[in-house]
Amino acid sequence: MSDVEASEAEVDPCCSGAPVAAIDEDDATQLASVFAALADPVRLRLYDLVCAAGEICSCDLQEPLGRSQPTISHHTKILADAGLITGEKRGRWVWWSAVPGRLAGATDALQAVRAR
Amino acid sequence: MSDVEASEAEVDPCCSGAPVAAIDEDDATQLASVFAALADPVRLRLYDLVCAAGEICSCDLQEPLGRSQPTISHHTKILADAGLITGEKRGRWVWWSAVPGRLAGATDALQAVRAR
DNA sequence: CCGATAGATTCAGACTCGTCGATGCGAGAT
DNA sequence: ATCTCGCATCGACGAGTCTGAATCTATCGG
Repeated sequence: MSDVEASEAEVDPCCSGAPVAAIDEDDATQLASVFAALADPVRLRLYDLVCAAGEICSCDLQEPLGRSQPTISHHTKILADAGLITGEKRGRWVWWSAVPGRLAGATDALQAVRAR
Repeated sequence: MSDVEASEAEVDPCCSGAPVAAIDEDDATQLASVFAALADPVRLRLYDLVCAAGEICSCDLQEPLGRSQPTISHHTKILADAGLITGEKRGRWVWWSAVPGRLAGATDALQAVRAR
């Protein structure tokens, strides 16, 4: 596969420049996991509820989202693994709060490549 | 099961407030599709390549991403459907460019709910 | 016109994801 | 201590996604 591609002969109108390879493959995977956490309508509303409430307990999520308790637990874990929310256990309840700047940091990592 | 829960007697320390329901269910689905488009490492790097290059032809994506032509076509379509990139056909080639403000608009729609 | 090439579409296989019932665990309440 | 309740985990099922080989369409060159 690794022939030549712009050292001799004529170059095509396209397919000429060396690839820029802006984002690392590993970085892309990690960054994609953050976006993947928000790629579900239920999780998006869950995250929004957490943001809007500042702090909210799991049992308060079940009703507005219309999902079962295991499903809510599943989604909170994914958002927490992505670093978008954090949970604090107080007594019997877990209170969730958003991690400020986490989402902005992800989008910034994308936009940072070009000067912008 | 369905007794009372906040009309008389004492209310629980949590599970008391009416749900805020910040984001509409349809809005969440549409918004999630934008994040879903970026939830794949290959698409993330593809989008980044388009952003960095300003304008890039499909055949220039195949090599740096290490995927087959049908796969590249598949991913560009998903990004285009999400409104993150647009393709313009010039002769035999399709030139892709990023839609400015689309990603920022998506994140803003999330953050806008709370005063921010 | 005919051959060559860029890109889209179709199809199939392997894998991941969203969902919930059942169950386990730990922390109040009695 | 025992009971109750909130939450996490396990198992399973259906649906969606990523991938590339084969094929089709459209455009350019001769």
